[in-house]
Amino acid sequence: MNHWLVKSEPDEWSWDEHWSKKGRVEPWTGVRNHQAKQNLIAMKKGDRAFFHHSGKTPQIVGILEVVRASHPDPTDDTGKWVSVDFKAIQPAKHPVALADIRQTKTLAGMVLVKNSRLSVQPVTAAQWKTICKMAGMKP
DNA sequence: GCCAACGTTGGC
DNA sequence: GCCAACGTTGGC
Repeated sequence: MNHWLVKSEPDEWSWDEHWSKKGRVEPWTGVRNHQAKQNLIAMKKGDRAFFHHSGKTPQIVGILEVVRASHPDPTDDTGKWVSVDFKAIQPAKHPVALADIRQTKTLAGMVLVKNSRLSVQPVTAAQWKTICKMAGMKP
């Protein structure tokens, strides 16, 4: 199983919205960056991803699971971009602030730290474990 | 509000 | 194909 991290502005799409949806399953739409698209395509059913809120209070707020692999993004007229369906499976007991991630030595190599603009990115198994611990979540 | 990093556009 | 100018994202 591979691990990932996806970002959203809570004003656009928040963890609470996703969590409160019936079945907690929603498509992840609106990705318009080639590198991010490649990462979406690489996701397999059963893979898990951190949900990160960008903006005013940047922090990791929960875990999503891929329930449907990449397919055409319903919000894209050109047919070039893709979406995956995520199920929200676990909220963070303690959201992990980006500032704390930056201060954690073993997480300094995260894409989140090095390339803050990439909205869909891979996470290593070690990083996954560390952040789950910080958030009070089961890995 | 500012700035860094990155992506895109368009002139040459 | 290169590069400057500009736009966008996202952290601080």
